[in-house]
Amino acid sequence: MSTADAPPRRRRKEARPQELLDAALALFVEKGFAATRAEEVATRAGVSKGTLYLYFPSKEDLLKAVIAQCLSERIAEGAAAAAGYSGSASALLRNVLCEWWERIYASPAGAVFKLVITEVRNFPEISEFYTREVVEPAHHLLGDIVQRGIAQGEFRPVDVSAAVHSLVLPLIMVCLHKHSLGACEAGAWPLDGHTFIRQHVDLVLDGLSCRTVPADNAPPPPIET
Amino acid sequence: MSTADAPPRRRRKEARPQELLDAALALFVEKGFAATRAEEVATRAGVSKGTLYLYFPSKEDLLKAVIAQCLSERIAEGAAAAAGYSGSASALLRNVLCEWWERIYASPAGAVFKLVITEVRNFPEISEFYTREVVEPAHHLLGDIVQRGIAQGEFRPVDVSAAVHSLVLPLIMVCLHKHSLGACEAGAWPLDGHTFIRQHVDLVLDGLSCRTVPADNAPPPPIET
Amino acid sequence: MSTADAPPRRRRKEARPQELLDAALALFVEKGFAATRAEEVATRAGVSKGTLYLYFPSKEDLLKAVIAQCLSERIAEGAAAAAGYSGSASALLRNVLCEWWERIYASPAGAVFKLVITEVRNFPEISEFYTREVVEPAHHLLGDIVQRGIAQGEFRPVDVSAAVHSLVLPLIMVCLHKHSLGACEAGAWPLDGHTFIRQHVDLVLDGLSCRTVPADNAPPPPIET
Amino acid sequence: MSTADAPPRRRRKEARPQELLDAALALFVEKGFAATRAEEVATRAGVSKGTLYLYFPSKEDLLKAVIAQCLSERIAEGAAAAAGYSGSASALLRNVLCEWWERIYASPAGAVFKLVITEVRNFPEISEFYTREVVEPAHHLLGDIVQRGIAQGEFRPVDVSAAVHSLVLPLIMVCLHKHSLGACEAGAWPLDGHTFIRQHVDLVLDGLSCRTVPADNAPPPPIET
DNA sequence: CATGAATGAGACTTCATTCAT
DNA sequence: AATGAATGAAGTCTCATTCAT
Repeated sequence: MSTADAPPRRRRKEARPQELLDAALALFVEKGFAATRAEEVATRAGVSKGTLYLYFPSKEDLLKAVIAQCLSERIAEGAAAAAGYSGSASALLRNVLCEWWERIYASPAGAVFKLVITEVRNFPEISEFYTREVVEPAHHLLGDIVQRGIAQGEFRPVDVSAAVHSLVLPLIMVCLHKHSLGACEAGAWPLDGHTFIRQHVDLVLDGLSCRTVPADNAPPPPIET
Repeated sequence: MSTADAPPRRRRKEARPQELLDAALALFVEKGFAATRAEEVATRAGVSKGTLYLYFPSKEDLLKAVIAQCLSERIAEGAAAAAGYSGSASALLRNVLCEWWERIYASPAGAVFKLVITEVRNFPEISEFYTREVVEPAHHLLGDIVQRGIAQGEFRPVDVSAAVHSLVLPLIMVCLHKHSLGACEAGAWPLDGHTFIRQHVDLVLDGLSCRTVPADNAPPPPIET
Repeated sequence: MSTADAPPRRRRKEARPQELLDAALALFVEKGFAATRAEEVATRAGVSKGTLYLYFPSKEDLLKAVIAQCLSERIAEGAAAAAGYSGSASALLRNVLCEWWERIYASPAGAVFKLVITEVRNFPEISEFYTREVVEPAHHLLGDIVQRGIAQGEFRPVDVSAAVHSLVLPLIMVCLHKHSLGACEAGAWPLDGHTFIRQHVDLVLDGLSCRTVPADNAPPPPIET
Repeated sequence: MSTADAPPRRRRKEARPQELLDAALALFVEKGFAATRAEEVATRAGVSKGTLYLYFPSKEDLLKAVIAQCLSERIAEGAAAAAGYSGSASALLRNVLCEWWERIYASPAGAVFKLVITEVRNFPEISEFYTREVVEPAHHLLGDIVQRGIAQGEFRPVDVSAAVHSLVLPLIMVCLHKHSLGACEAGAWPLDGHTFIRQHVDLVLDGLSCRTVPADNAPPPPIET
């Protein structure tokens, strides 16, 4: 019937905004905001130009909605994820970072980093929102774990903030790579995110850990999980 | 100097292309290629719209010239710099990375990273060029040092490529930050590049190093999921 | 009344076309035909966009219907009104003009003048219709009275057509004012229609009247410059 | 040479704004602001769409410029004209009104009345400007003459403001007619402005004048409802 | 009958590029 | 060589009209 190949008009209404946001995210990340035509977004979402404007008052509002929505989802997840683990600071960081990364990297949300980096200077509202909702919460979450690790003698007394950056920046960089150079056949130069991230986290955690010890009475490293 | 308020005509003529490239780099990085108007570039370079087209056949060519020129300079520098150091692998890496970073970060060239990330997908030629001229040379240079460190027993036998990434990606990320979030007052959240980079390199080098742990009772590093 | 908050369905159905015409008249006069959106008309009439098209095949047809309907009503009234009076030509004119004006000015029909003036050149059918149904009948009606006044020695032998215009144009102008400048707070500059019209008609009738008096000492008409 | 049929680019630059304003006035008056496409204006002025935007930032600004410029010219003229006459109040009014009217009616400026009436409600700034710069000065100018006529016993003691309106409104109405119904072949129904205006002014001045009527046989003016 | 989601032609506006001066 | 007026293709957004529900 009519619902087979031409889905019922009314039914789709609720799904439209999300479909448009998905299409917009993909295109904005691929081509940049300015270089993406509103009609392309509409077409990719399977609707006409006019329909886009039924749901978003302007292309710029669409951009903001894309970012806000993506980040909101991630924020909700992030909080939930962090609560689920326990154990040594090392294990905790490994778990939180790797799992968080796997989720982000695989999902379209990993693309938002590129979008933010690309568009903040044109739309400064993004900056405030992103810093408040993403950067700071994440930084505090990880910073606290590192801090605890230091306090418990598990980590060396390093600069907490720097350590967090050392851990996290490459994860973001890999996401950026996936959506920029990594997306180009020519010259895309292999960087397997999954294995790299694990190695990276291990490497940095190694650098953080108090490995140096009197040979004889090496305290048994707290084994977790 | 004589260039103060009324720069000599002759002098300027030769400098024009460079002035245009500088202006273009700054604006492309700030607003993105698509969102920058050719006339803005001309104005910022102190010439008129028409003059821009005397030197570059199109806006797109200007973009390619900007990237090519910036990278070429860096490449020349990079090779030179690397040759100048000796010592342990650690010391070498520390020197090469920190010095390279200081130079890049301070100079407008640090901006090219953002430009490349932002525009590769629209202009795939960039990808090939950048990979061939920047990524690979740099990766090999650093990879070789790490490799040597491992061979000499200075570093643990880690995945060389991953180690290089762990070392380098944050440096690039800090450059990106400078030209995106870091350039926004609101929400710009402090990240002092200079001190961070040093701490980061130290931390990773620490992770890489064979810190003497009694061979016999070295606890196998617990690696869990 | 029963129509207060939940008007009976059946009742409304028949009233729809009229409600739409009223809404359309008000909006077309306020903003102009081209600047009024079909949906606004529908909304003001309390129905949805689709419903408008159930009653009128297009926006343009709606315009024509608005004008036709308004004028038809006025024509019917006009003829009736004129028949009701007798007396001197002066008295007749005063009565017809003032009463006609009061009715028109107060009613939404006064707005049609603006609509006609605004839209004739885009929709020439209006011109023919308006001239035939409004201008000519009215002109003849008034012209006949003036003519009679002259024949009876009540008025001086003036140009009949010009006299009619002198009488009538300000009345129309006051209607136009009400719906243009008069509707703007800022700059609306007071012009009380009711008292002005009376004074105006009196003044012109005075000019028309044979006040001329003792033939012998007729004051020489002031010749100018 | 090149100047023959293709006028020198640079030369035209100064004339462009005026050419565009003229084209815009004509079209806005003919079709209304909303129904006129920016490109039509450009084409009529002999330039391309883009050029219009070189001189006016938006269609709306063009409208305001059209009105402002037309009125400014008229204001300058008006003041000059009024100063040039002397004689009886009648003669003065006749001269000022007829001459003013001839000038306005013939020139494209007569069209502004239609424009103002048509567009004030969409662009209220017009209202303020028009009232302040045109309505009030003109009204005071004429009002003063009438007032003087009354003071000198030349006119009957009528309501000054009403008298001014009686004199002036038909002049404006004739201008409106010229650009609305009068411009339509079908149904345009003849109204010769030039002769009408003279007759009208004479008629009203007659109504204003103190025609000496012997007190005893003054016919009681029939004033009924 | 009524609704309002969807459409797409068309209007405004921008801007890369050209070219007469 | 340099300028900047002019162009017109292309992009954003609106809105009259349709039609499935």
